[in-house]
Amino acid sequence: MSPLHDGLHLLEWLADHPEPQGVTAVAGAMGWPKSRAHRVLTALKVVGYAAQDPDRRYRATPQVLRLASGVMSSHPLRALALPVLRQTTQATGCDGILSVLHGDWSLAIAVDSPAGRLSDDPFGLLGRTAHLHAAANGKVLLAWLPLVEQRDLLARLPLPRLTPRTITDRERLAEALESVRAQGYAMNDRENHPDTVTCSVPVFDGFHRCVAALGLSQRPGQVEIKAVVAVLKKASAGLTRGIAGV
Amino acid sequence: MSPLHDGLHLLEWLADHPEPQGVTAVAGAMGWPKSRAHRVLTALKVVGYAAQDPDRRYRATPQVLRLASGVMSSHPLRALALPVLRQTTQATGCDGILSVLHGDWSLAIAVDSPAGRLSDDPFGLLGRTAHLHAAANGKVLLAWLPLVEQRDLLARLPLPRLTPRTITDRERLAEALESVRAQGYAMNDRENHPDTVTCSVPVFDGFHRCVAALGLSQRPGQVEIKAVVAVLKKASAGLTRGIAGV
DNA sequence: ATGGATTGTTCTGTAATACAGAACAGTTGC
DNA sequence: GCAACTGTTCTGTATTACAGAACAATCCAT
Repeated sequence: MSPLHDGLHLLEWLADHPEPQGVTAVAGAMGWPKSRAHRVLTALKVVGYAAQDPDRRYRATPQVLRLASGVMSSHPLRALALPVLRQTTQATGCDGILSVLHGDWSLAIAVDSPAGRLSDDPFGLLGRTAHLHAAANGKVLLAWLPLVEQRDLLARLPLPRLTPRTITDRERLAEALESVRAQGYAMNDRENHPDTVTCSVPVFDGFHRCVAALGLSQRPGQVEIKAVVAVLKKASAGLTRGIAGV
Repeated sequence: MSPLHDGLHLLEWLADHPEPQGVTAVAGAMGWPKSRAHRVLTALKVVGYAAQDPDRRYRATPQVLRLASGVMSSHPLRALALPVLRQTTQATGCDGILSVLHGDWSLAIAVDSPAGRLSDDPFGLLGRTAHLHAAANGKVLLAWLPLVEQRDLLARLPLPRLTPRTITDRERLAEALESVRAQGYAMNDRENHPDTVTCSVPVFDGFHRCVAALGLSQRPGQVEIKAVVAVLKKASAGLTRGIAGV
């Protein structure tokens, strides 16, 4: 559409692909003519966000980190949540993810892995978006949304089947959200990824609005769910207190 | 210039400013007419990278993290360096920063703080650029650059005075780089920031090219320099071995 | 309350450029 | 050496980015 939209769209795609990509591959992936792909790529190269290898293929440069650093350090929730996140991951051995609602997606704004496996590079999860209907954090964000917005989203969201267990029926999703509200936490049992089970609880601000979801992910059957939920509820209460205090 | 350049430039600035900014402030900072600032801001809003508060001011959204996550998880050095970084920060209590040369700047692509003060949010340092002549990592990157490129940069770089101790003379900088090469590490004693002392060592690839600089930062006089350099040299040797092995 | 100043937004005709397709050139593989 | 790819450059047309000014909506002082 607009050059800015093209550029950012392409940059997102490029950043997600570690291997350098040629013009034709880019054009194919974006559904563009080659000339357009070439024009956008050179524009990105000029501003330093993309670079061209000697073999003429393109890749995203680490300059994209410049954009992220400001948001990372300034987001008020992040600063509060990072120590809490570390605490929960160390207590349970699960991966911890803090997500907010962004458009129609659940967006991870802070992540941590238990100390023992830092090399897993939890940063790969940072900034990832997840479908609201298939992720534990997403269900929490939906469940505590103001009713008007919740109805709107429930009617509008596409509900693609990501695994055999994904909820793809709007009525069943609405029921699930009700029970999430009732029990105070959400579960995701291999509905998003065949090998991941996640529990999630809401984090509230001073006006009892849900501003984020705090989740702990594990392989199926690794850790007792009840224990995980207990840790989460305690952490969430602390976070909510911290936010209200500010 | 081009819409893409405008948009990314503005997004960088916006991401660096935690407080939401109005159109006039943006126009002033960018040196643009108000109409142009407004146009670019609405374009960013449409693609979801900026959001408008109820009071009509604009801020960058966490969506910028989407761009960063791919690069962060895919950069081959990062995966290798993160555990090493953690090790060095815990051994010395300093902040650890791994930088690469990007254009005329030293760019931090991986950071860590000692476990005790995770709440400092070391991620604020991630993606930051530093002047090559005033940072320890920058001096290392310069010192081990192929001579042709080094001469070029030395002639072209602006050398702004950031603190009273900054090296602003090209000849003195050239001498400093020689002694950096000779002793195998670089020092930055309050030349970049009045309250920061940094040591840095080069990280080589399999062809003995310097691909990154590994630095440890501290407040002046906190930790013995010799001890820091010893830790750094050991870490760098390990990293260099790891890279060559791949 | 009523002015005056400052904010964000919309409008305008002109000038710049983004656009798709095709022609070109440079590599790779058989 | 030919063929089937690559990436890049060229072209005229249609789109839109552009700066400045007019507009509207808000704030702040008296």
